[in-house]
Amino acid sequence: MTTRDRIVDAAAAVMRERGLARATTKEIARAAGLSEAALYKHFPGKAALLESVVQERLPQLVGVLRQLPERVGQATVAANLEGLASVAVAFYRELVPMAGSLFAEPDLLARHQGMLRERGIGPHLAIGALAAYLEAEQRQGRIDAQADPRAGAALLLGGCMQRAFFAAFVGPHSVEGDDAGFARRLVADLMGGLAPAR
Amino acid sequence: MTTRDRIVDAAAAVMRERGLARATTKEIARAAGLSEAALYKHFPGKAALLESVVQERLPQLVGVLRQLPERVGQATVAANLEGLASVAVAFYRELVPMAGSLFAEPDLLARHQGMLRERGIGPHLAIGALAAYLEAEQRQGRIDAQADPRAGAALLLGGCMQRAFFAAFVGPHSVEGDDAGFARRLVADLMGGLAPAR
DNA sequence: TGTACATCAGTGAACGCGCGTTCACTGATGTAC
DNA sequence: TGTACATCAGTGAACGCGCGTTCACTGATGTAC
Repeated sequence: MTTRDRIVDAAAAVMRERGLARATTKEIARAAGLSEAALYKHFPGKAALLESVVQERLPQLVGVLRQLPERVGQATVAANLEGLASVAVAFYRELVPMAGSLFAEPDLLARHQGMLRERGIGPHLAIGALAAYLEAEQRQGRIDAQADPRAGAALLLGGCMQRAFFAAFVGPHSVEGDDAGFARRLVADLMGGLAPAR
Repeated sequence: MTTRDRIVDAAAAVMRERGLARATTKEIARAAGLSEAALYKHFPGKAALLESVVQERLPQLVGVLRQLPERVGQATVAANLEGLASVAVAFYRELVPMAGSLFAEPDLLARHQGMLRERGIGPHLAIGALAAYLEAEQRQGRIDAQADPRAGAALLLGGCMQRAFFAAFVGPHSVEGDDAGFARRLVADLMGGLAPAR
């Protein structure tokens, strides 16, 4: 692992464990086992370092979403959605606190938004990807023709994200049961509206 | 309005417009039209001031939720849910950036969590309130007996919150249409599963 | 192979700056007699 | 009513501190001859 990666890892760890406000150059250097001055050999400044953390370490949900097209017509729709929902909750549990931190620093947030826009990426695209899967299943008759794939995707992913938000913002006691059980109940309730027969 | 309220208002405005990291005593005092020293006549320190902002100015969704019991059996379930969903999106648009900021300051976040727990309040309770409404409608036969009220509530409110999160985190271009239309589509898709007949 | 030099990742100490906070003070208002 | 004093919201200037950043320097590694 390069020194540069060690620094980005250390910065990400400090951000996660101590929050953005406590992510000082001193703390990051200590976590990386380097002097503060060494940070400036690899990054022009603190802002650039944090930008790298956000760009390189905000975990991606893309893996599971990319596999979705292959699952069309496979197993059951409910099983496929449950698997996705479980991964989504885990993903949002990491995304929410780190992304939330950016609201404290509008400059960093603006730069991040610019980067997302420029590269045409972002967490909001998950909805479109899931909607595309639902639409494919709809064409196969495994989902009701009346259903609105985009709305269904927004409901399911939104439910998953809100669980992660409450766990991080209110505290672990605010969410009941385990993630897998939650995913199952969400999908079951949603399927009532998506299934062709009842 | 008391001077104390002016200070809290100014602090909330600075937080909203410039972010938590830029919410310095200097900025807050300037926004309130006072000297920095005056802040310390009304609050023991900056942390106490920000705590007051969070406790007193994080907008409450309670109004509409409190009226829900009265709407049981009134109008249509879909119309009631659409009204709620519209208010929920507006509420989350305010909540998300300010709440998110707290992730940058774990100390503040921990104090806020303690306060929520002590007073038995929190945004997660909205799900329980909505679930109670859905259950009441279920008893009246206006919602399918098979439906899971808690899961339905989590889906709808989660969808609303995620829209607000994307708008604030990714940018306004990431959400399509207006909030009212979004609310309608979400409810329509959700009702497919909740409605007794199809 | 040995020597002289270039390169460069990394250091320890210092820098200026803006932060939250405190200080001695002012001036308006209330109150006792 | 007038006078002497107490109270208290608010001020301007200063404080120490920790921050991000820069500086001159070191020591290991590579390279030309």
